[in-house]
Order: sequence, then structure tokens, then C-alpha cells
Amino acid sequence: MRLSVLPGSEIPVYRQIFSQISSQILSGALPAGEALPPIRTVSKELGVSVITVRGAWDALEAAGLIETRTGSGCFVKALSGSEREEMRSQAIEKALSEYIENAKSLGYSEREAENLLREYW
Amino acid sequence: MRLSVLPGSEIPVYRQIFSQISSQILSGALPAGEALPPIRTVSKELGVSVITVRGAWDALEAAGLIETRTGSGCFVKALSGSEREEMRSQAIEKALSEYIENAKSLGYSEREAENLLREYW
Amino acid sequence: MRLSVLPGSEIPVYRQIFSQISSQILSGALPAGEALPPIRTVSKELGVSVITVRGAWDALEAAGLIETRTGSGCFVKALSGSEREEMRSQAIEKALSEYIENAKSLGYSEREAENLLREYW
Amino acid sequence: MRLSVLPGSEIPVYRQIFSQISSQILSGALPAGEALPPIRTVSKELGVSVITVRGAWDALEAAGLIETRTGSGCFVKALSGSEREEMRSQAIEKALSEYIENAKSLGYSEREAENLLREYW
DNA sequence: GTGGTCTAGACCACT
DNA sequence: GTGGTCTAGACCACG
Repeated sequence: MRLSVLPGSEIPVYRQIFSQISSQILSGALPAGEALPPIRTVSKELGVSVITVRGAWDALEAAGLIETRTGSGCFVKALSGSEREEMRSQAIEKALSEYIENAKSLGYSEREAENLLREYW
Repeated sequence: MRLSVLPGSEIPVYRQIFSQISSQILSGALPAGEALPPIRTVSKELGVSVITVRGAWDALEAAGLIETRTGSGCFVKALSGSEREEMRSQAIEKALSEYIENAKSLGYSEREAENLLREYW
Repeated sequence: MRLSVLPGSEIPVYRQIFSQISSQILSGALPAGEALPPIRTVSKELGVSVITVRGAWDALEAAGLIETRTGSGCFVKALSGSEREEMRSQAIEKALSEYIENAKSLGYSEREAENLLREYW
Repeated sequence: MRLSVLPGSEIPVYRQIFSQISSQILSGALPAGEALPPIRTVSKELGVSVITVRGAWDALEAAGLIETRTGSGCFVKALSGSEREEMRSQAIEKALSEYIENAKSLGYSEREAENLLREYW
């Protein structure tokens, strides 16, 4: 479980943690049933408050990605293959549409957008 | 000057306005010297507070994209071609790197990322 | 907006607040668009922490009952009549099934359960 | 002795076990003197920790419903008919008042509450 | 030892 | 003045 946060970023710390774990679940890197590390452990490792980590966990639970069993920990929820694939698609489409929207309004052509993608990947 | 905002979005209204105008300036759609519409007009059209629009204008001025001439309004600043091109590049690179980062952590390959771009453009 | 909490109860304070407001929304007592009182006000009135009130607000938002507009407050979300009726039905059915389950396992007949209901209403 | 637990429920496992056994005792399904199954057996059957079952047993003993005889097991305590009836009444009244409170705050009339009860019993 | 809840108080972003 | 985020620390319920 690799996590990292940028404290000064414009996007909230708990959201950063949320998207990292979310991506790992949707990509299959974190399989169903897997236990997440205890919030206190994560808190120490990242140097943020326990409450901040808890905020990320809450968001993950609200998104239906994990479930918490009080007293024993938090675990990656079982998602059907199609559910997971759908959420994964939605995530990439959202990111993609932001890129496309930006590129278009900045006056880039499709060809240029593709070349840049190849160049920076 | 076409603007639109999504009030319920997670990204602040003033930032939405900022990026739309910013993109139009960097793409050349809004040429140097062009007058921005009065704050109150924009406020009414978008149905947001005058203060919110003012925030967007401030951000644009801080970014060096517009200048305010007291009593007559706000105008697109004159940028050298190279300056403009550099800012435009930075803007697209930032958007691109976010897309790439998301795609990678979701487990997509470069080829898939390209195909999606072509499909959704 | 009438609220009351029992601090020593077995059910968390934020949950108590949640269900009271939730019921008022589903029963139509709180119409769509209505502004909820500021969390700090509620906090003072009930004598609980701001954070506790926020927990209730978060739960309401997660349940799709309210929406928060940063800087201006929290508002009752617009629900279609059928949506509202469905959520209201679900709420009463959940409460009802708990009553029935208890009554049955305690050995009460349907007739007795009805008589008790009439007696205590 | 039939027991079942829902691990993901919002109400603690030991409480679920407690109320099931409690109801069976108060309804007379489990007569005085009857032996409860060994903790380890219940633990295996339900797939929960021994400590959890122990918690339920403790709660039952604290409620005066069972007694433990060291070395031989736990047994349903002898209750006078009036004692048992009083506890049974209290249990149903508590469940009933929760249903009524919910129904009222959701805007249901007594008549509707009765009809629903008949319908879902 | 695990998560769940709560307090008191601070600073920031937004309207 | 509104909500959003975060800190530091405490106590409880649960397994």
C-alpha cells in the first residue's frame, strides 16, 4: 500500500488519499477482501491527523468501495467485474473529458492533443 | 463571450469563470485590447454574486492576463507571442499530466489512453 | 426547525439529528429549497460540537436529502414526488419490519400487535 | 436454538444475538432450566469470535435472563410468570414506541400505520 | 488493538 | 458570515 500526500496542494489531503486508494481498487491492485492498513498507522506514516485519514475512509465507504467492520478493520468490498469495470470507465472518462475540454478551449487540434499524449506518457 | 457555470460543482465558481476566460485569451479567441463585459452584467447572466465575478477578474489580473483601467473597465492585456505560447503550453501540460496520472493509476496502457482520446474527442 | 437530542442515548447524537431532519424532509414539513440553519447556530442551540452537527449534515448530503452551497449554506434538495414518497415508504417499512420482527419473536399475535398500536398511539 | 447474524449490520453482532435469545426466553420458546449451547459451538456456527458470543451471554446474565454454572454451562433462569410477562411487555412497548415515533414524524396517520401493519405482518 | 464518536479551537475558501 | 478542512487529544464500543 503506497500512499503519498502533498500538504500544500489545493486539493484536500483526504481527497488525495481517497483517489489514490480508489484507483488502486478500481485497477485491481487492491483485491476484494484485502484489509486496509489501520487509520492510525496511515496517520503516522503520512504525518496527518487520524481524522483526516478517517475522512478519506468515510469517502471510500460512501463510494461503496470499502466496508468497515468495527473492531476488526476496513476491507475492500466485493465488486462484480462489471461494476468495477463501469466505475473504472467512469473515472477515466471524467479525467479524459477534462483534458479534452481544456485542450479544445485552448485551441488545440485532436492531432496535437494526441501527439502531446504520446510525448509525455 | 460565452460563459457557463455549474453551481453544484466541486470546483469553485470563480475558478470556473477564470479558466474559461483564461483559455479564450490563451487560444487567441479573445485578442489583446478586447474589453471584458462589466462585472455586473456577467453577474446577472450567470446568476452568481458580483463578488464571485470580482474574484475571477482578480485571479485573471494576478495571472497577468487582463488589466483594469479604473473607470473604463477591464481589458485583455497585450502578450508577446512567445509569452502567450508558453502559458498555453503550461496550461495544456498541466491538464495532460493529470490525465496521464489518472490513466496510469487506473491501470490503463498508453495505447488504451490514446484510443479513448480518439474515441471521445 | 425543532430539534432535540438525548446526549446519553445509545444512538449517536449526529444520528439523532440526522433522523429528525430526514423525517421532516420526507414528510414534507421541510420543503425543497428551504435553508437549513447554520451549523454553528444548531451547535449552540443543542449544546453539541460544531463537528457533531456537521456529521449529521454530511450524512444528510450523502443520503441525497440536502445540498451544500459553500459560502451560502445548506438547502433541502429538490426531490420528485415519487422519489420522496419512495424514500418515505422505505423509512416506514424499515421501522415497521423491526416492530413486526420483535413482536413475532416475543410471541405476540397480529391481533395483539394491532391492539397495542391502537392503545399506545 | 436458531440464531442468525448479519455481519454488516449497523447494530453490533453481540446485540443481535442477545435480542434473539432474549425474545425466545420471554416468549417461552426457551423454558426455564434449558441449557444454552456452549459458547464455542455458537461461535463456530455463526462464524463470529468467541468473545462476541461471550458478550451476548454477559448481557443476558446482566439482564437476569440466564445464569452460568461454572463447569456445566449457562441455563435459562427461572422467572415468575409475572416477571416474565412484565419484561415481555416492556420489550414490545419499546419496539412499539419506536415504530410510532417514526410513523408520526414521517407524517403517517394512525389509520395508515395500522393498515401498513396489517399489510406487512 | 480496531474503528466510532465527540470536544475545543484554528485557519482557509467562498459568497 | 457561510461551510471546508485540519489538528490534538480523549473516551467508548467492539472483537
